[in-house]
Amino acid sequence: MVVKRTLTPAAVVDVAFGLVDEHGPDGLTLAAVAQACGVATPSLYKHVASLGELKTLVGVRVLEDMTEQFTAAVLGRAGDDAVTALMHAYRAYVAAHPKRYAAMPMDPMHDPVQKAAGTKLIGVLGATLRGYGLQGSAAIQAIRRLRVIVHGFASIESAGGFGLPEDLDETYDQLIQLYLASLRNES
Amino acid sequence: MVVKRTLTPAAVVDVAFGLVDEHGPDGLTLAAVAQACGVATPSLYKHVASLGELKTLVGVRVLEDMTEQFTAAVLGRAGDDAVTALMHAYRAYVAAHPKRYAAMPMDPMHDPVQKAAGTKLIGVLGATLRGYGLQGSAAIQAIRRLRVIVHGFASIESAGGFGLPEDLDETYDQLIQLYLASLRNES
DNA sequence: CGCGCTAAGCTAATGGCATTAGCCTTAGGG
DNA sequence: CCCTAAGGCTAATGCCATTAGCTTAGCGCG
Repeated sequence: MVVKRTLTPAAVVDVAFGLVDEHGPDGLTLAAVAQACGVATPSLYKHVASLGELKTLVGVRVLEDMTEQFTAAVLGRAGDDAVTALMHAYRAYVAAHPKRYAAMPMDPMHDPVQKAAGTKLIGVLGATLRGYGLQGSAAIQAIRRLRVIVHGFASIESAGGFGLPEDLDETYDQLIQLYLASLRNES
Repeated sequence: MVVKRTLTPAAVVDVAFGLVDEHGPDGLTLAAVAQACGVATPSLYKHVASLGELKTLVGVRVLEDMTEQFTAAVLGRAGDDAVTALMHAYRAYVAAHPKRYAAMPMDPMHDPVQKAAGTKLIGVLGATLRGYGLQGSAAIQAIRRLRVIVHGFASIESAGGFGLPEDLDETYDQLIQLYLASLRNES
């Protein structure tokens, strides 16, 4: 019987990432991962400490993926143009991968494994605001306001939380304008 | 042996509501509810169809509770004063009951059981904006923007998603001002 | 006053899950 | 060529939801 020695921690996370995309964070089960890997469930413990750790690692993967997408969306832009592009990219990402977004850790800074990825993602937001010359506390506040708006809208939209689907583009545009106005008042 | 005939569906939901407060939505288990009720697990099926249904009912309870709190916070106020009070009440509620808030259904309109409670909660938001004379679509947009900001901030804060705890009051004040400004522009 | 029906409890059993323990085999380095 | 450890396996445990089927107590009706 030919034994495949190809399974690695990274490959396991890959499979888990795909399963989360299909079935959401709660659909991520070691049994399903094992089946997709063609392996018995307990064998996974040779590569991953627990289901919890696997979820943490999938969270890192999500953060990295978002960072990559948003970096690409903002590259070569500045000022209101960059902020607008970032906000649209965020919404589009969540709309395209709602289950994946649900697996994004909300508090990456409190987990040593996720901290670096979280810092990078926040860094993209900060870099997008570079042109506004915000210093210290003002910069932190601006990033926070951006996160609130962008995550608030995307999480409600992706959960189907807006009763009427129409005019959602208009709502989001208003939020973008509202945020841009707050940047103007502060700089 | 004295048999208690006191268990009702409402009582089961009461107990479940309490458990969610303590251990969060994922800590809500029929086994735990049964133990807290002093009853064997399968007995719960005489009052509740499934764990899923129980979660739905707990969600309704959360919506009703929020409606009550926010109504009280806004009563006797109008205009910017009312909006400010509502936004502070929302943040305070989530801070006081983070686990409970995590059990709030994000899409109550899609569930016939939760629809009425969801409509009432949205109604409180709408009534708070009454003084601004918004009609039709403009009113809907204003309610949506309010939800986005208030839910975005509260969900990130309650998850411990803001790295630095300090200055959060300042961030929230800025968001309130930003929202009030958007109401001024539209009326 | 008693008879029976039903509501509400019970135990037993099933199947899915994560996790642990302990075994076996094989690949690869000395 | 051996031997060690990595990476697979099966078996077993315990928790969970859910279903089936039994039992009993209280209530309504004759």
